[in-house]
Amino acid sequence: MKSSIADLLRQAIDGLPDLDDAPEFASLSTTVERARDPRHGDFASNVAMRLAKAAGRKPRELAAEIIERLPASELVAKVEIAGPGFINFHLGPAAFHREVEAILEQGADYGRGERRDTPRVLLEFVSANPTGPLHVGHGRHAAYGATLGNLLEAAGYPVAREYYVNDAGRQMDILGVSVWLRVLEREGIAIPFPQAGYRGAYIRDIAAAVDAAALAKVTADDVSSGLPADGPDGDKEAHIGALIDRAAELLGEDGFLALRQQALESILDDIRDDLAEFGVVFDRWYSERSLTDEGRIDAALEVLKKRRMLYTKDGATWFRATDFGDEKDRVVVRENGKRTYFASDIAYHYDKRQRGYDHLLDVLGADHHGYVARVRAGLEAMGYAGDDLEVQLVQFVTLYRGGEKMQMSTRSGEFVTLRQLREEVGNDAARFFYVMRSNDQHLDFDLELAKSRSNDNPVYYIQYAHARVASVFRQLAERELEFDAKAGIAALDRAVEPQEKALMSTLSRYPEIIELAASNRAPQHLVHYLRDLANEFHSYYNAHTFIVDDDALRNARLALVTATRHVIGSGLAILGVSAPDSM
RNA sequence: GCGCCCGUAGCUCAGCUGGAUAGAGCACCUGCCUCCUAAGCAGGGGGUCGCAGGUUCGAGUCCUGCCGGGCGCACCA
Repeated sequence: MKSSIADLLRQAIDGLPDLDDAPEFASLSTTVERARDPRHGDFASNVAMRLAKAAGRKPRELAAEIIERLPASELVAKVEIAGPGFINFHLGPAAFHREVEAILEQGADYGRGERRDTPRVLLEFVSANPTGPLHVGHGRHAAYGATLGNLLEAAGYPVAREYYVNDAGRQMDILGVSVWLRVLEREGIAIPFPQAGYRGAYIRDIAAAVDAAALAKVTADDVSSGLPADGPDGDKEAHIGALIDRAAELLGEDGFLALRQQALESILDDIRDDLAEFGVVFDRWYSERSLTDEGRIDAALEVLKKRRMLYTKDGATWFRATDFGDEKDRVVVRENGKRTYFASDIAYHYDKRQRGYDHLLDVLGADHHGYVARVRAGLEAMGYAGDDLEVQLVQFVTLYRGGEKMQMSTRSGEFVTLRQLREEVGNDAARFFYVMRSNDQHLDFDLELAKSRSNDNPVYYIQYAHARVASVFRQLAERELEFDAKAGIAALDRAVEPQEKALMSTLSRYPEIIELAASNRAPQHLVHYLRDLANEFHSYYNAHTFIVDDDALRNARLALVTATRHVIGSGLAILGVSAPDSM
């Protein structure tokens, strides 16, 4: 609808003689927007004001000329100049009737953007370290990323979703040691648990599933003799480091590897199930360790080396990140010969591009923002555009219970898991609340509010609108009447009530909202839109009866109601929230 | 110290890439079920858009500088 108006404007402006050099308005849709005030019509354009200077004309004069050149359209009832030079479009009823018809025809597809082949988007999100269950912070990443993926797809982009599994490095060793010690503990071999170990209850669960016989042929003394003191008095990092070495020694490299692998798989299974239950599904789980195994890190470093982007200093290999705007150069190979995490990340992002994805969209925690510049630098150094990488940062979540802030501490194991949250408030409320706020805003998540089955809760408000529609149709069937969509569309000119006009106008905004929310990476636009739509539906519901005796009027109203159901259902699906038929 | 994000109604937040008189929800008042689900509707009060400059026909939105809050500044991942 909006693009039709923009098309009309473009035709009018293309013919203007003294405006040949205004290429920045190639995309005129940016100058057309919904009028905020109904008195200003349905759409307004500021294009005359924006072009006035380049044309050396007065805005209102230019506007008048543009209006004169506007091709006739059956959509537009009236065009007028207003204020400093706005061009206001008043659409005729037929324009909205046509949209309602389109919704009924297209159903769930209404509002989707035209499918395109590029850019191919690789959306990476969650990617939580597989060292424990997901907590409420990861939940926000999951909900945001999944919704973003749905939005991008709805807008027409090809999207692949990926979870980067940090299954390499020291944290896996620490995980292995933590499980090992819990296994020994079960076997009656008590060793003080290291400060730097993972002490959550889930470690004990994993330990319980381990075949202990082979691991238990050691004494407490074998394990802990001669270790450097643990924190807080000693060095907890040195302590756990020595424990890791001890584990490899006593279990053998293979034995320790198997233990780590079992722990990793157990945790990954849990994460996978958790996310699947939350409606969050990935196309691929990409193993960090596979980068090493398949030589991709070496390959990436080789590319950098060939491009003279590496140098050696203090025994380490450095990447010239400052050449690409980073604040300092970064180590990729440590003095001890081990590659840094950053080296993996360069290789990973390089691989993403190599696999043919043009646009790399990473959803990261706000605490990772310092990381963006160097990964982008890495891509540029390998010959790709820095803009190929886009990072959306997600701010932290604070849990409240009825206004009371809940303390969370990973160290003590007293964090609320995503699973607990989902069980308490339900998947729908969780998905909804997570994306209700802008991702770069801190989120206060109130458990009581999310759970409340009252009118305080915006999830139910929207779902209720959907359920009400279904209920209307149950009533219709009970009265042995049928909805005739064709007759309804034909009779839409009977829908002249203020609530009907408002509803039609809002329904027709849906495609614009999809586009807006997708391009701004801002699911909250969709949330607010659905709330508005539900609001208008509820108002309509209260003001007028749908199932009336007059066949034409009844079918017209039911056409509107059906269109509302389609759009709410489609919008909720994008949010990953169910659209119930009864509540 | 440097970098990123945030500051809008009593509270929690939107604000469509610079538009016309700044909007929701909650909370607080007043009404509405003989009628398709009252998890609903109708109406009301409530604002120095952190502060100060600047750009512009026009600034909550862009620029600069302050103030306040969060996060980050590893040869950890």
